[in-house]
This record gives sequence, C-alpha cells and structure tokens, in this order.
Amino acid sequence: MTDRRDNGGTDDLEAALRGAGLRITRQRRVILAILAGGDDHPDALALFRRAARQDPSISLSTVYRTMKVLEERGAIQRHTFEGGPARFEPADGVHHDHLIDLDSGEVIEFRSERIEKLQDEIARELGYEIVSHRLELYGRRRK
Amino acid sequence: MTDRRDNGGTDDLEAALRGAGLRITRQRRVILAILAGGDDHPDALALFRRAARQDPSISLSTVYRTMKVLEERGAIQRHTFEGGPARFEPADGVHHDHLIDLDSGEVIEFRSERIEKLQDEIARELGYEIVSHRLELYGRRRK
DNA sequence: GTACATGCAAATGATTTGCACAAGA
DNA sequence: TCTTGTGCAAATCATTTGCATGTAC
Repeated sequence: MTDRRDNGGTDDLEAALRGAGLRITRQRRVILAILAGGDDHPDALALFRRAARQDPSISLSTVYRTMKVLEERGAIQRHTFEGGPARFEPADGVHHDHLIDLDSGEVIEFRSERIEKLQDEIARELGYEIVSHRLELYGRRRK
Repeated sequence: MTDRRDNGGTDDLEAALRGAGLRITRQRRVILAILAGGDDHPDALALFRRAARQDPSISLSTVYRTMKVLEERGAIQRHTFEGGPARFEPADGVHHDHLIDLDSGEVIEFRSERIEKLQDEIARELGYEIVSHRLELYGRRRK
C-alpha cells in the first residue's frame, strides 16, 4: 500500500503521454513523479525547483511544455487563482472546487452536489449550456 | 431619465476619486464616462481604444493606473476570466457572479442567493471564513 | 505653487517559441 | 533512423514603473 492517490499517479500520467505517442524522457519521468507524489498544487517554478533537485539539467521550459501536453491530454488540471501564476494538479477524475487559504496559499478541495446542480439550473434559465466552470472561495481560518 | 445604471455612474466613480483627494483629469473624465456608459466588461486595451477616440493623447498606462486607483477605492471590479486579460466593470454594490459566453466573450451577470448560502456553509464546515469568492460559468448558447 | 497625474519607454513576470543539438522508440 | 524532446536565449503578452514634464486644485 502506498500513500499515492488511486488516480493521477505516475502510471496514469505516463499512460496519458504514451497513449498519444509521446515519449517518456528522463525529465518527464522526474516531473510526473513529483506531480503524482505531492498532494499540493505547485506552480511551474515550484515544480521546476523540485525537479532540479533530482536532475539539475532540467529547464523551466520543459516544465511548461510538459504541463501543456498533460493538460491537453486531460491528465492534469491547470488553475489560475487570483493573482499568482498557474498551479497544477493531477486530474483525479472527480470534479471539485477550491478553497484557497489567503494566509498560507494552501488549497483545500471540496465538492458540492447541490452547488453543481444549482449552476446547471441557472445556466439553463439563461439559455446556456455549461462547458466548464470555476468556483473558488478565498478565506482565512476561523479562530 | 437615462439608461445609465443607478449605481456605478460617472458621478459615483468621480466621487470615489474626489473622496480620496485624487484629481479629476481630462483623461480620467473620459475613461470614467466610458466605464459608466457601457454595460459590457471591457479590458484595458478596449478601454484605451474607446478613450483614444475621444482623446487621442490618452495612454494605455493611464488606463491601467486609473483602473488601479478605482479598484483600490472599491469603485470598480476587476475580473480575470480564463485565458484573457483583466476586464473591468463599475461596482454596482450588489455582488453577482458571471456566465461567460465562450463564443462571443459576452458576460452575463447573475446572482443566486442559494449558492451564496451554500458557499458559506461549506467554508464554515471546513473551518474557514470567506473573504471573497469567484464563481464563473463558461458555456454556450443552447440551440 | 505644489502635489498628483501623464506619456513614453524601459522593466517586470509569466509563459511561449525558434533553433540547433540530444535522445527515446 | 526518424521523430519528438530539450536547453538556452530571445520573443511575447499583460501589466507596472522610472522619469521628466504637465496640470488640477
């Protein structure tokens, strides 16, 4: 047993690349392991720094390029929270929203069936079909 | 009677600047009128182009600087929808969320008391206090 | 007159891209 | 081998800022 999540693990990410006829390079292997291993939402620079510890030859461009292909394959999710740079997380199949801790930058995931449903109702009333949505709560720990 | 909204009109915007001891310059007057007059959500460049028609000497920097002070005074809202640059709208006092038409870029405003309430409940359950939030629906017109 | 505002150009920060070389399949 | 990937530097995009000059109050 491992503490790695069932989905979004290195194997799933590798499969996403392989399935598209893309290559598993030494640097991609490192990046995928970091993505799959962590349970936070790192940005490109954080990913780059962590990767560089294992392989100092990795470049920031490669991190960005890898994020782009993984996103195109639906293997990861890209989030752009207020202010900061894009942050990434392995796609876990189940959609969820985010609560961002304004003090620490920490991201807490949550999911509300009722909110999802209400969103659909609203879109329908306005004559629209939802393609995607984003719901982000920004707050601080209650004392 | 005017088709200008009750709130977020030129007068409100001017008041926001005056109240902070700031000056109403020729270029600010033009920008404020455009913001107050339109009912869309223009980005800095769009604002700049419209302003330049009335006063070709206006610079993009001034648009950005004006957006910054107005935002600091709470007179306008800045939105960063997926992808694109920041877009602005006069603050109308009542909070609302947005549905973005993926084909036209058009922004439709809506408000759901029930969603607002659910968000508060969720944050509370997670031990947080919401400072702000953003809910954006991206979709296309239903045929 | 004096502090605040402006235009311009240069700086910034995040991200992307062109190119010559390297390396998976 | 042949195509895809990489590092590096330069380019791009949105936005900000330094500075000398202009102007609202």
